[in-house]
Amino acid sequence: MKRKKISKEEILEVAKSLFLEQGYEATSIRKIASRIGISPTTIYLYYKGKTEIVHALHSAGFELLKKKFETLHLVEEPFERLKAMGRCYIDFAIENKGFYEIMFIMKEPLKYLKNSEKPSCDSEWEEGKTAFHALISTIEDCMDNGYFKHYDSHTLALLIWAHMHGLCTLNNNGQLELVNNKTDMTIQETESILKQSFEVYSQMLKNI
Amino acid sequence: MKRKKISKEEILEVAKSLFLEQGYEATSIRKIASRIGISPTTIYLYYKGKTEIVHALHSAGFELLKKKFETLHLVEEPFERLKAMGRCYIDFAIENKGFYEIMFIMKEPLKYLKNSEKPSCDSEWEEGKTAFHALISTIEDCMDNGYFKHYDSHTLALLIWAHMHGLCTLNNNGQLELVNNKTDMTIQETESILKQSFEVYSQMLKNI
DNA sequence: TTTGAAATATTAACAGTGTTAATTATCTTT
DNA sequence: AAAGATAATTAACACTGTTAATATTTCAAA
Repeated sequence: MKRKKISKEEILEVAKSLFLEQGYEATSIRKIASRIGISPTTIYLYYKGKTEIVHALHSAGFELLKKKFETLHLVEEPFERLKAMGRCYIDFAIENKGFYEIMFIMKEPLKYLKNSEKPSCDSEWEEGKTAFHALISTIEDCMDNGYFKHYDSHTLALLIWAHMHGLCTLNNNGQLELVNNKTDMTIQETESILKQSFEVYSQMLKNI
Repeated sequence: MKRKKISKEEILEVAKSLFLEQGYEATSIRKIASRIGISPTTIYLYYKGKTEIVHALHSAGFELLKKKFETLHLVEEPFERLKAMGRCYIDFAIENKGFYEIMFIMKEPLKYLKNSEKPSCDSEWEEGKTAFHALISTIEDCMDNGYFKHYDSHTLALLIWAHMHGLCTLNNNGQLELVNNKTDMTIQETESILKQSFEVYSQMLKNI
């Protein structure tokens, strides 16, 4: 018997909440289906498989980050804008741990890209590249104002991204907490260390 | 019928090769067992479960890194030693991608710690802390020689580790390759960018 | 040497997974 | 009403980690 009309969005919505609260492996097609009230195989009429669903979430996450980044143009001074961008990134990683993992840590979404895309022009990852080029152009704005003399903007973008990514993943994975001498640190305390570290890094960058 | 006498080490050896060549999720207890030539449930007589096996590999990985770090005392000048440490870390991450993932990215080994350790003194992660303190003391040696004035050694260690970790994970996950404008980059080219980035970072650190 | 407990491995089974093929039910158009 | 397209279903396959119950082997004591 036919239950109701289902849409891709409805499936993605449920998948999202399950993924974010229980993780990728713990979220099964059957769980998603039963929460919607449909048969498991119905999902395959809308998505080719689990990896396509997680890739859709990967894209949704980048949409979210993009929205967050759009407020940055309000900060006029380039170096201040770069710092604001860093804080944006950190906030995003803290507030959306699940999305961050899907976007930057999990291998499945990128694997999906490599396999699904037309095999001629090798996989694009447009979402990631767009975000990265936003960083590059901010850095180049800084250079126009006298910062980062004798550095290559692309290399610098790589360094800064790597730094932010490292901080965020160490925090989200719990290593930052474990490595600290103070026992029984609250999440807030750990996150404040993360943010402090970033401020120190900004100061470093200013004077290179 | 009884096949042969099995040891924990034998299981771990097979588990290691399977984990490293096929990944955590793709490696099943049954695959490990069949490669040894025993019944799947026999493994549970030696390890409590899959997470205990991956935790054992986690420890083996840290043992390996420790060995690599032990050669560092040959470098006398502190800042040069710090740089050598960085190169060591990068080399380890490149040459042992599987181990690196188990040690620093996967959540299971740390989850195992949190659950298994005596619940009074909250989980220790001795392996990671030891490596981190090696970094701290090298930084303090640098400080004694005039580097890093007005910085806190612990904070600096965090920053440097985060930076290295970020570079390595972005490389090992493929983002470094995807973000580059040059198409069809070889692994060697990507890794050389990684190492170059590190050299730039070292130069930055020298002058803060 | 026989007996019996300890050690070691095995089979059977449970509850779950992603995914495909074949089938049924409903809606739309002629 | 009949036919075709659409949308959902059930059944099944080949897996997964893990537990309980069972079998086999080893080895020391009687």
